[in-house]
Amino acid sequence: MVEHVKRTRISKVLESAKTDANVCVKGWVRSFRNDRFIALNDGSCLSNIQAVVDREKMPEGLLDKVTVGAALSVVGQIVESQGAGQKVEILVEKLEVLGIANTDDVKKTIISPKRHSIETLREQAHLRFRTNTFGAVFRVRHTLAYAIHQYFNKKGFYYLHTPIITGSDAEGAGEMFKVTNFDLKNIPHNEEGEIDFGQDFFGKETNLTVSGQLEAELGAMALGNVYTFGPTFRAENSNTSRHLSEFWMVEPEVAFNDLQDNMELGEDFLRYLIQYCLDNRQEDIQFLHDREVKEESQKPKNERNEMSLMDRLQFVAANEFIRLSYTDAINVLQNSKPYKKKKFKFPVEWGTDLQSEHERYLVEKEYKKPVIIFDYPASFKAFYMRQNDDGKTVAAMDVLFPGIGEIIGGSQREERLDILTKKCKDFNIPEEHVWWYLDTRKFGTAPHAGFGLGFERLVMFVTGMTNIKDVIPFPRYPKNAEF
RNA sequence: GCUUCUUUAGCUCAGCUGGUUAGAGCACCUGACUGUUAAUCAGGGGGUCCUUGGUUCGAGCCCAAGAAGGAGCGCCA
Repeated sequence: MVEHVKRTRISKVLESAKTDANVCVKGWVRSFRNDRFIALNDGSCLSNIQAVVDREKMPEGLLDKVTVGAALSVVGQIVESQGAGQKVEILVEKLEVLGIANTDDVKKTIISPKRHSIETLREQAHLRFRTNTFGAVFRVRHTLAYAIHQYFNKKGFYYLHTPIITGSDAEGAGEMFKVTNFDLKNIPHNEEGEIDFGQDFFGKETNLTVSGQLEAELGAMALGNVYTFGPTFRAENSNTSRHLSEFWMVEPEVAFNDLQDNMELGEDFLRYLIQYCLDNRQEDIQFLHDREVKEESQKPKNERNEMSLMDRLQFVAANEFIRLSYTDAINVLQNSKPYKKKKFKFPVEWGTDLQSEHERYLVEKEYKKPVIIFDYPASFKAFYMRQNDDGKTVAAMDVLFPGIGEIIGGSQREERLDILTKKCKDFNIPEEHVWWYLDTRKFGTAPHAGFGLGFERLVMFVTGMTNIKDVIPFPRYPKNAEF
C-alpha cells in the first residue's frame, strides 16, 4: 500500500506543510547527520526536506548506502518538526536507495559537503547544479526566460524563430563561426585557387548567426510586433567576465516604433522582468543575496557594492532609468572629477566611442542607476541604424547597468531606401547580399525599431553572479567547449 | 590579442631571510554519541609543492620559458 504513494515534489510538501499526510519524495542526499537526519533535495526549490530515520527499524546495512550525493526514494508521514530548522519533516517508513554515491569518488567532486570556489564549481559544471548557488541561479534563469515570453505574449508580440545557420555576413556584429560539411582535409578550390563554396552543403558560404535582427525586421514588417529568443554565436577572442562565444539573445522588433518607443519598451521590459523575479523567486534571490553579503564582507570596504542584491533589484524595478544623449554624456564626462584629474585612460571627445571606464563612471558614480544613452555618432555604429536629421548621429540606444555594462543595444532602423543603399556602399556591403533586407524598404516601408538584450547579462544582474560563465549551464568561450 | 595576479593534500589556504621529516581547517575513513541543522568528540589515511630548464653545497621559496585559471582592457549583448 505504501508502494503506491505518488511522488510529491519537495517544494509542494514544504509549501502546504500539511501534517499527517502520507507522502513519497525522491531526491539527492545533501547531508546525513547523526545517523538520523537526512537532508533531501530534489531541485524543486532551494530548501531541503528533513527525512528522519530510526536506525533500529531499517534493514541491516541499508543506511550505510545513504551517503552524500545518493539518490533516494522515501515514503512516510509528514509531521511537525521537533527541531528548529524546519516546520515539517518526514518520519520515514520506507526508504529505497535508487542510486548510491561512492564516498571515495564523491570526495573528489564538488558534491562533497564543503565550501568550493566558484572556479572549481565551473570545472565541474556537470555537477554544479547540485549546489545551492547554482540551483538558485538556474531556477532564476528559467523564471526570467518564462517572464520574457509572458511579457511579450501579453503585449501582443509573436515569438519568431530566426535561423541559426545563416548565409548573411553583412551585419558587422563580429567574427563568425563557419558552418560547412566539407572534408577539412580536402577542401575543393576553384580555378582561381579560392575555396569553392558552390560545392559546400548549402552551395554558399554559411555561418552561425551573430544576430537574428535582420530577419526579425522582415517579420516585424508584416506581423507588427515580433521577438526572437535564441542562441547567438560570436567567434571573438574575448576574455572577460561578461562575454561568451555562445549566448542567448532576446531581440524584439516593432513596426511603427521610433527611438522613444524603443527606449520605453526596453525600460518597461527590464523592470517587468526584475519585478517578476522578485515576486516569484523570492527564496532563491534571498539566498543569492545572503551569499553575496557573506562574500562582500571578506572584501575591503572600497570594493564592496554600495547596495545589496535585493536593494539593487528593488531599486531598478521601482525607479526610472536616466536618459542621456551621447552629446550630453560627453559633456557630463568632460565636467566629471576623473576627467579633470586626468584619471580616464581613454580620451573623452565628441566622435569617439565611450569606453567601459566612461560608461562605468556614468552608471556607477554619477547617476548610480541604469542609464540609457542615445543618438550616437554614426561613425562607429552599424549600417542599419537610422540617420538623424543632424546628419551626424544615428537613432541608436544602449542601456547600461551597474556592474554589467551594456545589457541592451538597439536602434530605430533606417527605413529610407536611398539612405540605406548609400550606407551599404559606405560599409562595403554588396547589395546582392542583403537584397531581401532592402526589399522591405521598397514595399510599404515604415519606421520601426528594436533592440538586443543579452540574456546572460540580465541573469547576472538578477542573481548577482559576477562571471557570465556562471549563469549559463555549459559556457562556451575561447579554448573551452567541455561537456 | 594586451596588462596584471595566482598555481602547495580531494577542497580552501599557510609555509619566515633559500636550510633537516612540507602544515592547518574542511572533506574522506574508523570509533563514540543518537533530536541533529555544513551535528559534535577522539583517532587515522592522504603530497609529481603546475611543467621544463637554470642558479646554488642545498629550491615549495631565486631566475627563464611554457601551461592552466582569475581580474582588468579591447571587441560586444
